[in-house]
Amino acid sequence: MAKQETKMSGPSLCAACPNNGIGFCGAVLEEEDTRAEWQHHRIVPAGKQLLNADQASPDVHVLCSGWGFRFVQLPDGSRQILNFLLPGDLFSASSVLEERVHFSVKALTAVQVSGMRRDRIRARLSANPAVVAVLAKSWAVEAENSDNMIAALGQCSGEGRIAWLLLHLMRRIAARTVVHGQRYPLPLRQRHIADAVGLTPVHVSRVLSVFRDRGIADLSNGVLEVFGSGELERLGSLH
Amino acid sequence: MAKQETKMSGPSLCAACPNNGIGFCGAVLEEEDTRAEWQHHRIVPAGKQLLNADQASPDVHVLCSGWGFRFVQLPDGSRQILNFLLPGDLFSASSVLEERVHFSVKALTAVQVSGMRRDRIRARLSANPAVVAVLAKSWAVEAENSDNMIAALGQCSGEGRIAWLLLHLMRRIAARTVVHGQRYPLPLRQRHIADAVGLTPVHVSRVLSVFRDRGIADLSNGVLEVFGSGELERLGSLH
DNA sequence: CGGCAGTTTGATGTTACTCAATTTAAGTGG
DNA sequence: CCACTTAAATTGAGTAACATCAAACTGCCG
Repeated sequence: MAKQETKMSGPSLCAACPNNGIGFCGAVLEEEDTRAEWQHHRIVPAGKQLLNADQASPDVHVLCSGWGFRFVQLPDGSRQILNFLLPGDLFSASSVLEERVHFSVKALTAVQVSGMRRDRIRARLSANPAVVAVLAKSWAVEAENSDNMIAALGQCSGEGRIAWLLLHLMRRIAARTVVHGQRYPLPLRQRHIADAVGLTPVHVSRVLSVFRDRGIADLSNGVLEVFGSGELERLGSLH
Repeated sequence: MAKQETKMSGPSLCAACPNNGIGFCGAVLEEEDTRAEWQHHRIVPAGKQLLNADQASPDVHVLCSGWGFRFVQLPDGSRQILNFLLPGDLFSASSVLEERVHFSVKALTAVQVSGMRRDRIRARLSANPAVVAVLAKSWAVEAENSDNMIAALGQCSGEGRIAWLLLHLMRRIAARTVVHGQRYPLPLRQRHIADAVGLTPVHVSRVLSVFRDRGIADLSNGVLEVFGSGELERLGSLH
């Protein structure tokens, strides 16, 4: 498998974490920090739960490498995936200010997670306006993404929802890594797509087959290849 | 029509706005303010657009009385209602830090809207930690509400989604006003429910008929009467 | 009284779910 | 290297949920 090319390669602020030049992690850390005191890294295998709903945690988490997802479990056992986490993502911006959250987080691939103590980050918030700006930005992006997901789930057909999800992930991947030949690494099972867009895995399989047959896109073996991004946008655009 | 009883009746900080003791408006204002300089009120009739998507505004808006809703318009003309706004609600917490938002806002009833200059609020943010706390709180609540809506749209049937919406609105109303005999003022047309939960108005009508026939709840003439809140919770609970 | 927006009801079509069987892919241990 | 196992994906057939279209019916207002 080809080595990932990361798009941004500023000075690595943290030896253990190749991605903290982007997103929140990089903004909070400062050169003079002896970080070991209040920041720690974990490497976690695929499939493991990283955070449990309704449990207080003193840490704010950032995904440094690999993929994860944020979800809620419903009483009937079904699961709604709220969003996917890519390298550089905060689990949730609200976790900076609230120690208890209503969702759980799971590792999709093997991941590297950074945990930073909430009180230290909040101290930084008042001291450093740049940190506030970064937090505000990721907050605004999260809110807009949530609203888009609501619109996709509420107004789009199955094809539309899946097209929207693929486009959304494509854009996020493209913002982080260099993409060659419209091929995007997408380590999702059809079950994850199903739980994200509110369809059954069986139906997801059928829709993806249609996309393949029509020559729009092919998702298999963890790679999404897009042939007609125009067609995909026609199906899954919200604006 | 009976006069609304408001639950919280602290000192009114703003003569024009009966509700700014609750929510954001009250927290930002301070006694010594000569508010007229940077805060203004509008009274707007039902149905009017209060904010247009993608247009910059120097103001942060709070709904002081009446109902409104936040929505996006899709290219095919369909509309997704993202949430309903009740007295005391910020249009959106993110509008405090971003001058351009991706959604529109409309008045559902006649409303009273307060607009406060963003720069003044941001000045308050750095000066007064209590304001930060209030903002953080409404931010966290908004994020949780969005996640709940995603879960409802993704995992629930039509009956479940409508039950969830009714319960959600009941709780929000009960937090603001005293409720007598399980009767909640709900100035929504079935079209609004449809656009919020992603069903057609026709289907909403059928589901509400079912709720009536089963003796669960009756929504008509702008009033929701709940007979079996247990049954409603069984249908529409997410946790 | 007529007009209009909202709601209700019926008939029919489409989308997506369920259940079940089959195929594919990826291990794992002999 | 090959049987055996297991998770994932695919395919088909039948069904349930929801949309669409169209026609009444309601309340309200001028």
